[in-house]
Amino acid sequence: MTKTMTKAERDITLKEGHGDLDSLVGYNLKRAYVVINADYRAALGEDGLAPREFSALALIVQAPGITQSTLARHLGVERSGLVKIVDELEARAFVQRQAVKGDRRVQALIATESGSGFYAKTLETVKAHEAKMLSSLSSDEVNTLKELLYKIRSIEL
Amino acid sequence: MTKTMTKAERDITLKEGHGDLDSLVGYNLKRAYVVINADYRAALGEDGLAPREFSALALIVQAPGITQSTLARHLGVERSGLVKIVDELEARAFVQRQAVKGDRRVQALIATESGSGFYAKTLETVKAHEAKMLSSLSSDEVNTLKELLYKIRSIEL
DNA sequence: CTTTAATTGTTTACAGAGTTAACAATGCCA
DNA sequence: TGGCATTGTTAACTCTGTAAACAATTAAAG
Repeated sequence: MTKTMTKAERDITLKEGHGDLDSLVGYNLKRAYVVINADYRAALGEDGLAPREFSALALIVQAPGITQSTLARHLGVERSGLVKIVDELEARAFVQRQAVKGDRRVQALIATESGSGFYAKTLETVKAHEAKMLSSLSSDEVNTLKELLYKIRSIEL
Repeated sequence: MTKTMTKAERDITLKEGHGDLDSLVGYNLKRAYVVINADYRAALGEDGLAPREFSALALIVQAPGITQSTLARHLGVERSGLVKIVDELEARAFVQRQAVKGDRRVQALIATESGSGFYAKTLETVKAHEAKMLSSLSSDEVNTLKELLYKIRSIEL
């Protein structure tokens, strides 16, 4: 009686959107992040900054003279992990480590001209690609999404 | 005129919530994911399944007999990357690889009794912790969030 | 049928991201 | 002065995931 199954019979199609996983915020977050992240990288191409370097550059541009420690804290990474990020930014001449008189331990980070320029250009590119990618959502929905994500980000600081 | 700065003067406090990065969906997504993910791991403790293994187990439980290839496709990972995930699940006796008659290439994945049990228990734990963690959001907000994230997940399949 | 192409699971090598632990240099403070 | 904390750094390591190659097998094309 048990006939051999065809591939279509065996290869189950999961009904999307109604599984257990879809009810978990964490799973949805991760999957959505992967999609947006892939678009980010496609948007910036070969010589674009990785998300981590871009985020670091953003904060340096907006807070010139920021310290690596405080930068790490704001980005939510360890001090040690920030070293190669800044190394990369410095290698591409986007930022400089500057000695600070009064505390010889710290090195203030400042963006160069080309660093600021590259940042501004990249920011516009990313914004444009996000807008395009999220064109199936209304602008209200996008704003709501950002607000809700920001609330979650702010949990237990 | 240029006096030595104090630490407080030098150590810029970025105004949270109004920087360029906060306007990017991708950045908010990543940061929110890190928060939720940290809670997930804290909730499950030492002998809990990692998110990847848990997701895989979920789909196997809900689609018994699913193939590794289709499972990988649904999870959004490569076939090769799925091997050690299934290895781990098999090592813990949560799933079995079963020969399929009619196609000797594939091995159907089925959850064991203890696998199903562990899954159900873990799912409840994760749900409970997510609910607690997101208690600062209304249930409407949580539902909206899941819907919006699901929309993003579904882009360009 | 026979040859060609595609699929499946797998291994290996690798890259990226990030952590912890240790360390030297420096600054703070009691 | 002596002890403690901070800063940037390096090194070793883990974790997650990808890409490339491969043997076995199935499907498709001629």
